[in-house]
Amino acid sequence: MSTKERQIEEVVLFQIERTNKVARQYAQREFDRLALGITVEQWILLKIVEEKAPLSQKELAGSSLRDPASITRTLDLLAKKGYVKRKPIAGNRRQYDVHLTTAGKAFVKKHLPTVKEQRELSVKGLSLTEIEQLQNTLKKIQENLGG
Amino acid sequence: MSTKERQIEEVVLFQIERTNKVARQYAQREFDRLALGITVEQWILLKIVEEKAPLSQKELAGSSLRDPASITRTLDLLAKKGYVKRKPIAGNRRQYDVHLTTAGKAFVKKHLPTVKEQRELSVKGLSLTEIEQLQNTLKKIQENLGG
DNA sequence: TTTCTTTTGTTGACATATCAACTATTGATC
DNA sequence: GATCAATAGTTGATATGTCAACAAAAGAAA
Repeated sequence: MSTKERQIEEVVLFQIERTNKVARQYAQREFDRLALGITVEQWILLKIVEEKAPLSQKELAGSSLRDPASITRTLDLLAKKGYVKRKPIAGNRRQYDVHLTTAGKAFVKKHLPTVKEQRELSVKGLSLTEIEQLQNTLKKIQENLGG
Repeated sequence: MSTKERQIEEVVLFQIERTNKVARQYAQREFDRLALGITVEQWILLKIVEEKAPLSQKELAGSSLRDPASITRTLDLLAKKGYVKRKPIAGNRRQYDVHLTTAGKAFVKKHLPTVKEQRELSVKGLSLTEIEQLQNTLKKIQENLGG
């Protein structure tokens, strides 16, 4: 079977990137409109910490597929805003337990509905089957690429 | 219908972002291993220019969903590598016709097979129906979010 | 225990994403 | 034609993504 020349718009990975961009841009505009004062990337970290705290920065990097350097810097910003804290671990001075502050928990609780609305809007008009199929296909692609 | 609490891993947009990251990281590792000397983002711009040249930077920003500022800087890098040129337009001193140089065309031609292999690997084991379904679903999500 | 290796996190450097401010030019209105 | 508004591109500032170099600490090996 020959490999057809394909316009870049028809390439699956390009469409995935495009969808990701559209979604992030939409979400950030909503965040800005509602004056949340954080970026989408920061929100995702907050949400992961909320779900899995306490966890180390290494675990946070793994969960979010980010570089440890990104985690360090984003946590610095979130700490400056008062939403997260690095707690020293007794008997281990090499890593920290990252967790939400009271203000951080309140912030997530307050704005989770907004984020949920965005999620629901993104899959509006899609059947449950379609959504499950999408998740399955995405996971297969990730596995193909060693993710 | 109530809105269930969902772990972030189960959120469609999170999986799309994750797939995008896995794909970019895989592609960049391959580029580095083969010493292409460019980033994945630069490759995508090159490919768009190859397909649509001559085009303005504004059009390039639209096609790639990037900010004009990103286009300026990435084009500067690609121009320094000798792969693209900004050609003044007769009778219009406000915009440029962006196009590939001879070296740029040769570069794309030389490395396109590598990129195609990556694309094929990414959809390995997926049926044609599955791929089409994925494209359709992604486009619906983009439309839902105004993209 | 002392030395060597690995792990965790930070920092520096560069590319990219984004917004805002700015310049130059073009188009529109008077 | 002169003035004003819109457009194309650039630059600055800040956040993020990534790699490499690094420091401190923990674990392994001698």
